[in-house]
Order: sequence, then structure tokens, then C-alpha cells
Amino acid sequence: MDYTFTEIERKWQKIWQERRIAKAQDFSEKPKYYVLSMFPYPSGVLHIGHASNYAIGDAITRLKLMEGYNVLQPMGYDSFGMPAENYAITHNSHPRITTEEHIVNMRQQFDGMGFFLDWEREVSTCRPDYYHWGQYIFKKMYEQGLVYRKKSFQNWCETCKTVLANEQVEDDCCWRCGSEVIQKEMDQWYFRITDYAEELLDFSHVIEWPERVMTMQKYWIGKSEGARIDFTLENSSQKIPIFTTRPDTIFGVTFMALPPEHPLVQTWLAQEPDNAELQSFCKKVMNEDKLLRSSAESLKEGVFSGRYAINPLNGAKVQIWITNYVLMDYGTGAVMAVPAHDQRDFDFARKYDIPIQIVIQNLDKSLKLEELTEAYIEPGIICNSAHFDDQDSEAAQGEITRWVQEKGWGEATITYRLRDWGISRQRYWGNPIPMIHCPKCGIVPVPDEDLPVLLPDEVQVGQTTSNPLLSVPDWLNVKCPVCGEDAQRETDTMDTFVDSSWYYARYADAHNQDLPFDPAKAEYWLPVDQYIGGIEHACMHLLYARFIYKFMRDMGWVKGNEPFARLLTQGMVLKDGAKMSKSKGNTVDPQYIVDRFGSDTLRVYLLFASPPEKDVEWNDEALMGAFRFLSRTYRLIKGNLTAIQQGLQVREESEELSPKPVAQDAVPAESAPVAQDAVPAEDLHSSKESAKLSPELKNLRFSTHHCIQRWREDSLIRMQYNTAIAAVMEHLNHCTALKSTEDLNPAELSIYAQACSIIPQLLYPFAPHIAEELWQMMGHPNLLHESGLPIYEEKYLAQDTVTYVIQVNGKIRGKLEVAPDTAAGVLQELALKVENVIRALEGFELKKIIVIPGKMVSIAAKPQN
RNA sequence: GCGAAAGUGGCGGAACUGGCAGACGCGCUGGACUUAGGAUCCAGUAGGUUCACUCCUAUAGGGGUUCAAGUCCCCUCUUUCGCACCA
Repeated sequence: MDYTFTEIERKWQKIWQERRIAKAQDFSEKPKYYVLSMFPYPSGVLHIGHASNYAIGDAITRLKLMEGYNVLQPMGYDSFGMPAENYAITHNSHPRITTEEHIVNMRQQFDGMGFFLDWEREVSTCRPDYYHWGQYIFKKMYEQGLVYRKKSFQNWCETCKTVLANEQVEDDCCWRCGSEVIQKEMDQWYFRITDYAEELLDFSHVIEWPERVMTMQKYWIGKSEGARIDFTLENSSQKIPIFTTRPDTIFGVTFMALPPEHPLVQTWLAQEPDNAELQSFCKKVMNEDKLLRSSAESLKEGVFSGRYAINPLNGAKVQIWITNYVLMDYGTGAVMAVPAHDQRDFDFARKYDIPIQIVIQNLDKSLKLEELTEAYIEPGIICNSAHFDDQDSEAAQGEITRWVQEKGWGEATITYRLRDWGISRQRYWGNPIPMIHCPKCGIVPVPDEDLPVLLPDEVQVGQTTSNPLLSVPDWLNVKCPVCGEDAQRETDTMDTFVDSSWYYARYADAHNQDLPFDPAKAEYWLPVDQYIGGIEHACMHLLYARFIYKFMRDMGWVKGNEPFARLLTQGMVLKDGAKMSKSKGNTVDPQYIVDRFGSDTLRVYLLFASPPEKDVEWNDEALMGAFRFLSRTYRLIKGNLTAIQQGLQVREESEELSPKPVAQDAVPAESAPVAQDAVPAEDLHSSKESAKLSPELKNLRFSTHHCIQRWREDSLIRMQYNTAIAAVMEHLNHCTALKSTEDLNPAELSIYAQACSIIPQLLYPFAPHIAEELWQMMGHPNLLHESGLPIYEEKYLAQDTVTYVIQVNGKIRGKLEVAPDTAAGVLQELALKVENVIRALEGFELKKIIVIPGKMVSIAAKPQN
């Protein structure tokens, strides 16, 4: 009678594999449903976060299968990247070897979890058959003008000879060797994601995304409307364009602020090697940690450049300052400073004694320069601004911009906070950028027929201090495909986010050898109907993937505008209030849990703990609760198997007498509750035997249908698996409450069997192994994914009596058990006769009585004088 | 600092359009049972009050709307997350 989970889970995993039930059919007649969980980095072990993510995906998958969809749930590995390279270095091995070993281990653990995954579509981004097409996409983007090279300042470690990401800089020093990190101007490859900024702000084509993620992306893209206005360098024709969102304050400009990286400043630095103040300030600022420098707390500093700019609107001559608070890569990299109406400019002007000019007055015109303690940033009335005086400042923005445009000094423009995506990495373990540097022809793409550019194996990882690819002459040195002369390959590899921004499309056609994927197959499968992953990717992976999808759409490879129709951001599993991590030593190994209690227990625990998008605190004892629930289920059905089988037999016989429900070919809809395994026919209910039903059995029948109703609502529509499971638990409690099945008549047996037999179906999405086992035990020849969704019938939900709550002035004073069709007037009368109600009304005068049908009688009364 | 979300028993969480607050599970208390098992079964479990019936107080705190508020509105506090000189 023991719940032998290990045996059961192995058995069903074997059967599922042998029958290849998870293989998704391209172009099936059935409607498709594509469920995708973010693929893992192959660390070698599944962690609890994976288990939780994939438990959700698997629940959705199995629900959709029961509903009659052709479901695709694929899996793969995000296997390029620094963690793999670093792992290989520390283990004195090669990332290709360690990665493939890890994949073997992970696959074993995936199999042990029993997920419904179409492994025939597996992808691994570090394999040539995948990264080939990443290179192809790169080239197509290059041809479309979406890829370019740009010099920009990067964190650079002189010892390691590599660019470091911001996270790899600790206290201005290299995380690996500890030497000082400097800002170095370097050529980098960029994707022109900003071309799509406007479109990426538009979420009208997704079906259901969390508001939070959309807000985060919108903020990240940071659209601001304003104007570009060209100031000029004094005694020169050199223009200095600035970007401002406040053209209404332009008459208040008293200085101009430039960052050291500004091209003009760079020129001046070159011209004045002896200007110690200028040289040392610029050097200091440029070598400052990027994060530190851009933090709002750091003090504003600057030096006067000795030069002046001319404000085109009033011809005013203003000082040009070189400062640490202006960013080169936003807007035009130059700021018109209006200290009176911008707090940053105000702070700076006060510190360096720069004049301040008020050009916007508050409504009572009480702003005085001498009394100003902070910038006045609100709208108001224009002053000191020539012919714009006395206008409303907000209205003046448009007026001034129009005037600037007419005069040819600038134009209305839009700027985004979003930067182009720098994809160059000076790392070995990534997708090689398929470009060749030819001394004669410049930068030349590798011809399509030479793709993929294979990542050489012979690299001695960790042996060199620079990009390992530079040290492989056989790979590095090539002939230029255009002129045939000696040339060199690009040694940068791509950011791994490039690999993951199109993998969902590769799953549609994972083995295509001629294209990234067949557009027809992509059209069938895409978009992903339900995507599941962590919120940490809100502004990275999810934004990049949307961008690349739009590019692929423009190429005609995919249809529609968005890759992910619905997004679910699952919460983290915490322990001791913190994210699990090896360094904190607070991890829980899912494999250990599976070995001890089974995959079904782990899944039920994770899904039952909270709604999927919330974080959960790991709790060993609650895990036992899940285990006990499954054990109880197993005992109930195994212990009452004879009665259940007899009851199911009665049902079959009665169905033969009555018209069968119309066979359903995959009617996937949240609307119609229809399925193949229908509830017993009507005549059972209306027969004479039904009249003899004990209240106990009537309640059990109610529980059966009520449970199905709740389960469907919670799991299919609301995706609240915790309450769906709670509904099953409650129903199980009702089933076990019936102590003996010995005296049941055939009709009652049928009801009992029905009550028990829905349990495996309802459990299937959350605990599929035990569900299949119990289903088979009852004698069903099919597997559960073919069993259809359980259905409920309204007529069994009708109760003989309803309970009305009686409130007096909002407080409960009694209850009434009445027939459901009792008239409101009768209810009022009955309510007023309840003893408690009479007592509560003593000394009160009736005001009115409200009857809420099926729910309550609410009496409003006021004290008698 | 700006923005967003959230605050419900000892704990995880229910309560969908305002209509019996605390479903379900964990834990705890008492009991039964014994194949002594990460058992199982039964009863109880927001706080206070009462022998009991009853009653009172409770959804971060304070106001408000309503016959009726965890749910709607206003203010305050706390927590979490995101952004953080974006001109």
C-alpha cells in the first residue's frame, strides 16, 4: 500500500520516452500551443530555480495537452559564455569538454524530473550547428545596416589585456589580477537596437505580459522629446549641438557643460599638452569607475575650458566648462546649462560662482535670484526671454522650438535613454564574429559558404592573458575573401545574449542545415504562446529578443511583431530569506529531493507554495505535506480499487443505454467544458435510485463537480496552481471521509468511482507520474494527456438549500437555511423572526432591508430616540 | 531622490465583479491506534470574553464612502523591486 514513488516515476518516464509522446508535430491539424521556459546555462546540475521554472512550464504543457492542443515544449542549453570559460580554466580543462559533460548530467536530471520535453529539438548554443546561424543572422543584420563599429570608452585591464564588464570591476581594479582598470577607447561592434526604440515601446501586440516588465522596459528605453539646438564656438564656425527637453529655458543658459570624452575637448587636450589643470582633470574623470561617476551622489566637478559658446537665440556668450556630470553617450553629449531651472546646473554654478539667470517666474512672480536656494524646475511664466516674455512656459516650448527650426538653429527631436547594444566580447568561449580585417579592403564579412567560422579547439584556455583567439595563428590568419591578400579574422566573440535572442525560433526547426529555420515552420509555431522565466531578464534578454524578432520579421522570416505572446515571470525560491547560492551555503539540491520523495512531490510542493510569480521560502516540513498528500491519494485509490472499478463499470453500462456525448476532436477552449471522458449520463441522476442517494453521496457528487469547476478556473484561466491543488486536496478529503463503500448501491458506487477517477486527471499537470499510475490502475487504457479535460455539470452544482447570512448594520446576527428559490419578501420576514436579530434590533428603528440573492439579508437600522 | 508593487493567524497563503475574513497546507494542542513509521486516524487551533449560548476586537496605522470594505477613495508608516546626474 506504500506509495512507491521511485518505481512509479521510473516506470512512467520509460513509457513516455518509449512512446515519444513529447514529440511535437509540425503542421498538425490541431491548434498549436508553444510553451517555453528560459533555457539554462549548463552548470552541470539543475538547481531549485530550474525545477520551479520547469514545473510551471510542464503544468501548462500538460494542461494544454489535455485541452487538445498540439503542444511544443522544447529545451536546450545557453552554453557559451564566461562561466563556462572560467569553469574550464579553474578545472584545467576545455570548455567544450566540460560543457558537454555538464549537458549529459543535466539531461539525466531533466529525465528524472519527468518533464514533457521534445528532446528531438534540443539546441546548444556552443555547437556549430547552432552558432552557424547566429553568424548568419549577424551578417544579415550587417547587410541591413544594423551592425556597426564604433570607438567608445571601455573598462580596460592593462595586465589582462581585455575589456571588463562593469560587474568585473571591483574598486577600480580588475577582479582577476587586481591591477588598476582604466578607461580605454576601443573599437566595438554594436547592434543598432535604437533603430527599433520607438517600436519596442509599443506592447500592443503582446497578449499578456506583466505590467511590471513592460514598465521596466519603457523606462529603460526612456523616450524624451525635446530639441537639438546648435550653439557655436566663439570665433569659429564650429557648431556644438546640444539636446534639451526644456527649450523654454534657453534664454537662461549661463554656461555650457561638456564631458571630457567630447570630441571638442579631445581636440583641446591634444592642442594643450601643457595645460596641467585641464589634462589632469580629464584624465582623472575618464579613469573614474563608470558606475561611480554616474552615481547621483558623486560631487559635481569641472574646469573652465577658457573657451566660450554663443547662444544662437540671443547671441549671449557663455563659458564652456568641462565637467564630470555630463554623459557623452546621451543626446549630443553636450548640455546647455540653465542653473536657475535645473538642479544639477544650479549646484555646479553655485560651486564655481557662475552667473544664474531666472527666465521662468512662478505664478505670483516671487522668485528672486538672491533668495534662490534650489532650481525652480516647475512650469511658470517666461521672463527675460525677449519676445517670449509673459507666455506660459509649457506653451513656449513649442513656440521656441518652432522659431529655432525656422531660423535653422536646430530642430525638434526625440532622444532615447536606450543605447545601441555593444556585442563585442574579448573572450574565447563565444560565437566568433564572422568578419575579416583586410589591410587593403577594410572590414569584409566572411562569405556565406565559409560559415560557420568555427571556434578553434586548440586554444590553450587560461594560458594567455589576452583574448585566446589572438594566439591561434592558423585560425587568425586568413586570405581576404575580396582581394586574396593576407588578412586577419575578427577576434571578438558575440555577447551570449545574441545567442539567446533567437533560440525560440530555432526550436521550430532545430535541424535546418540551410537556414536558421524554415519560415513556414516558424509561422506554424511562433509566437511562443507562454514564456516563463525570471524577472531579472526584463531589460536584457527580453528586450534583445524582441528586437531581434522585429529584425527577423523585417527579413520576412517570421510573422507577427512579438516573440512571446504571454510572459510569466516566476518568483525565486529563497532559503533563510535569501536567494540560494553556493557561497551562502543555503542551497537545496532538487536531485536529493527527487531521490527521497520523488519529482511529483517536489513539483506539488513548489506549485502549491504560492502563486507562480511570487517568491517562496523553502520549507522542509511543507514539502512533507506535499508528500503526505500524494501518499493519501495513492492509498485512497489503491485501497478502494474494487469499488472504483465496479462503479466505473456501472457508469459504462449506463452510458451504453444513453446517447453518448458527441466525440470531441480537440476543442481547445476555455469556454466549452467538453471532453472525451464525460461524467455519467443523466439517467443515473434522474433514476429512482438517485432519489435514494444519501446526503453523503449527494455531497460527494457536488464536491466532484465543484472541484472540477474550481480547478478549471484556477489552472486554465487564472494560472493559480496553488489554489487548483488546494481544490484537489479538499476533494480528496471529501472522498476519504466516506469510510466504507460496502453498502453502496450501483448509483452510489458510480458517484464514488466518478469522484475518485477525476483525481488522477486533476493531478496530472502537477504530479504526472502518480496520476498516470492511478489512472492505469483504475483500468483506463489511454494515457492521461489523451484523456481530455474533466468536465463538470451545472445541474450537480445546484444545492437543495442555500445559506443566507443576516446582517444588522453590517454585523452578522444570524443565518437562514432556505430553498434556493425563496422569494426576497419571505426572506425578509424570516430574517426578522430570528431571535438574535430581534435582540439586535431592540431599541432600533428599521431603515431598510437589502436582499442579495443567494447570499445575504442585510438590515439597516437606526437607534430610536 | 524618482517610479512600481506589496503589507491578512505562529508560518506559506485563500477570499475572482465590495457581500460569512483566515479556504488549503505547514506548525502546534489533545486523543485513538500500533506492522514504531520522515506513519496513520479523530478532534481542536486569529485574539479576547463566557460554564455555555452570546458578545467584543481583528486584514500595517489613521480618516472617509457604503446597508456592507482585506477589497473603493485620501493621508501616514513599513518592506521589496526597478531606475538612479539621461539634460
